[in-house]
This record gives sequence, C-alpha cells and structure tokens, in this order.
Amino acid sequence: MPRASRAEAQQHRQQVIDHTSRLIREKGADQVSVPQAMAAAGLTHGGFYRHFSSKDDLIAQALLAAFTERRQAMDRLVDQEREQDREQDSGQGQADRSARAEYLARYLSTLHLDRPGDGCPAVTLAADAARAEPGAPIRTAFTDGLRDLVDGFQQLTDGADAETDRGTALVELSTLVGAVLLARATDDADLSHEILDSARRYFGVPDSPDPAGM
Amino acid sequence: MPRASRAEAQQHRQQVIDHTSRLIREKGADQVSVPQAMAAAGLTHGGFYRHFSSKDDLIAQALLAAFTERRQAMDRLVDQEREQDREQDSGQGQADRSARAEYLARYLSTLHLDRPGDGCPAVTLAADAARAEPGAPIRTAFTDGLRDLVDGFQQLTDGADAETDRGTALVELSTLVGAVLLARATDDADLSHEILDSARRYFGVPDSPDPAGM
DNA sequence: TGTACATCAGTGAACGCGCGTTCACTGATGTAC
DNA sequence: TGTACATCAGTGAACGCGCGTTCACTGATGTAC
Repeated sequence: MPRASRAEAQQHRQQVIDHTSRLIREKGADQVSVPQAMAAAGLTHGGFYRHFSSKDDLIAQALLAAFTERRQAMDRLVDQEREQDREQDSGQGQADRSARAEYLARYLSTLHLDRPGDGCPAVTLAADAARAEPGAPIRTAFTDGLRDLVDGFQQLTDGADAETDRGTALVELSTLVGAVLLARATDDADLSHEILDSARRYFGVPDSPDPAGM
Repeated sequence: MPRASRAEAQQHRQQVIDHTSRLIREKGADQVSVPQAMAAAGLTHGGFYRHFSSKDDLIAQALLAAFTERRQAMDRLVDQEREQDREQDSGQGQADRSARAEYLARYLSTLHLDRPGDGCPAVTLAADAARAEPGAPIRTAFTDGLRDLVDGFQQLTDGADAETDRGTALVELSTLVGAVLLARATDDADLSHEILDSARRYFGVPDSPDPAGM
C-alpha cells in the first residue's frame, strides 16, 4: 500500500481514531501502543506521523471521539422521547420509559459493565487524565468531554431550577461513574452486581435494558 | 550496603511497600518501575527479588497497605466518636461532628483532591484493577480492600436495617469515589471544586475539614 | 566468649523486549500544461 | 484527453531508552561448636 488517495487516507485516519477510542477504553491510554493503534486499522506504524503529531495527540482525539459518540447516543434518547411525547399528544402510542430513566438503566446495565470499550470514557479514562500533567492533551480533552457529558445529562433531566440541577447532575454523574468503575474493578461478580443493583435501586430503574445500547 | 541484618531487611521491605503505596496512588501502578520503588527506599533495583516475587506482587502489597492505612484512619474516627459520646454522657465536653460527617468532609476536601498519594486507593487504582485480568494480584487485592472499605463505611454509618444500609453504603461510596475521581481528572479548577461542592452539599457536610487528615 | 563458616541482603552489569519517534525509500495519486 | 512531474500515504529498518528480570559477586550477619 504505497500511496492511498486523500479520501482513503482520511478514512484510515478516522479508522485509527475509532479503533484507538475503543482500545484505550478497554486497556488504558498507556497500554495502547502506536504500532497497535495503526495495526487496528490495517496499517503499519511508520506512517503514523503523517496523521498525528504525537501519540498524545492521537489519544486526545480518540478520547474526544469516545465522548462525542456517547453524547450522540444521549441526544438520540432525547429525540426518541420527544417523538413519543408527540405521538402521545396526538392520542396514539403509549408512554415509554423517559430518556433519563433509559440512560440510567443502560449506564448501570451488565452490558455496560462488560463492555468498557463501547462505554463511557469518564469511567475508563478519568484516572489517566487525573495522572497527566495540567495542560496535557488527554487532560484538556477529558475536561471538554466531561463538560459535554454534564450538559447532555442535564438536558436529559431538564428540570426547573438550573443552578440546583447542575449540582444534582454532577452528584448523580459521580454516582454513575463511581458505581461502574468499582463494579468493574472488583474480582467478585456478586459484589459487582450488588454495586450496580444498589445504584439501580437508588435511581429507581430496572435491570436488563435495551440490549442495543448503554 | 553489602548485607543488612534481618531487622534492617524487614524495615527496607516495609519502606519499599510504603513508598510504593504512595507512588502508585500518585502515578498509577504501571508508571512506577522496580528501580523507582527500590530507590524510594534508598536501595538499588538488584535486590528487589529477595523481597518480592514479582513487580505485580509488590503492587498488590502496596495497594493492600494503602487500603489498610485508610481503614485505620476510619477506625480512629469511630473511636474518637465513642470517646466523645462517653464524655457527653458524663456531662462534660460538647457534641462534635459525627464520625460519618467527619469522614465525608475529609473525603470530599480540597486536601484529598490535591493529595492522591495519601488518599483513597479506590479512587486512584480502580481503573488499574479494572484493566487487569481476573485473578491478577492487583485485582484480588483491590477486591479485598474494597470489601474492607465498605465494611468500614457501614461501621461509620452504623444504621438500623443492615441489608438496606449495605446498598446505601455502596451507592454513597460510589458517589464519593466518582466525585473525587472526576474532580481530579478535570483541568479546570472551578469545575473540580464545583463537583466537590455539589457532593458536600448533597451529603450535608462543610468544606475545610481537619487539615490533619482526609 | 571466641572462632570458623554458611547464609543471604544488597550491588551493578547484563539479558531480551517493546516503546515512541525518525527517516530513506516506493510508487500511486494529484496537478499543471 | 494525454503527458510529465511533483506530492505524499504508507513501508520497514533503525535510533536510543527504560522496562522487568537474572545473575555472579561482595562482605557483614547469623549460627554451630
């Protein structure tokens, strides 16, 4: 593969970012090497620096891609809720779970527990961001992503008093992140599920959500 | 230093564990090398394998030491509360903050935010445990430590219905861990403090706790 | 208590390995006419 | 549309580096008498 067209190159670049986005959520930013990231897109490592200025650059972009992917899933839930509201107003359809309840149920699901690569990057990469120097690409990317996550979560909840709601959103997100993180860190499946069960009970949502997402 | 006495060797071993316990909470398990861990105790790397069977072995022991250190601080709070109760019963002394409130205030303090090396290992090393294979030393050590943390936290709270309380304890611990983790991961001091503020308000505890601990 | 010798804590060089990054090279793509 | 040439995406070897682990060695410690 001596020379790809611009469109192909752009596609390769996106593939590297997308695969890396999954890999870093599964293994951590430091455990994904440049050769691995390139190989995941079917390339060799030599061409890496035509696409990214450094490994840190790739990691930051992959992290942002993870947050963006999750934000889009959130927005889809909000759209579905609005669609349902419209159908209900016009007499047809029946009340489904709220977007917020759906999000919480998916977040605290066994599916999310078992698939960190598709899951919330705030759980998997917060420690990596916390360990990085102030101003490091992974830290600024995480901060931007977290802000987006908080905004999206508030939008899901869309309550009355905006100021109170933001504080509540931050606490609730902390609970979600902490619960999934601790459940994943445990070597005892019973304890893992006890943590998630407790959180679901706290938020009043059931287990086994839509297996299509989390 | 060609040969240390048994007592000195035992002391060296403990120093390596203690320094490593702090280092891994600050930088992560993978970012602390065997030479660094030994150098922190004033030794060279060559003698490492007289003390530990592998790097994983040291990490697991250092993680357990971190959990043990934190558990002892918790138990001290409980003892102080009992002491105060006794003084109050006998008419002297005045009501101080409860052990639970003290623990929560310290956990969510700026001091804890800024000093991960002295802080809760459930925040700093959960991701490392979650990424490790099932059965890996760091994972089993984390699981043991987490169980101890949950027990200690329930003891702090010591409520009525044991079963309900355990679920509540798990959710509350998730909130604590998530809040400190996200606050640390952020590159924006305002957002960090907003997260901790919100959590303190949620738990009804003030800022600026006893600077002696967290 | 004193002597002889085995033990072993700690040293520092060495090992193979994978890392991030650089670079000369290849040859299809993209561009200018 | 066809030709000539510059561009540049991707390759694979190479770099210096730090890693976890091993090992021959040193010499004080610990033990047996």
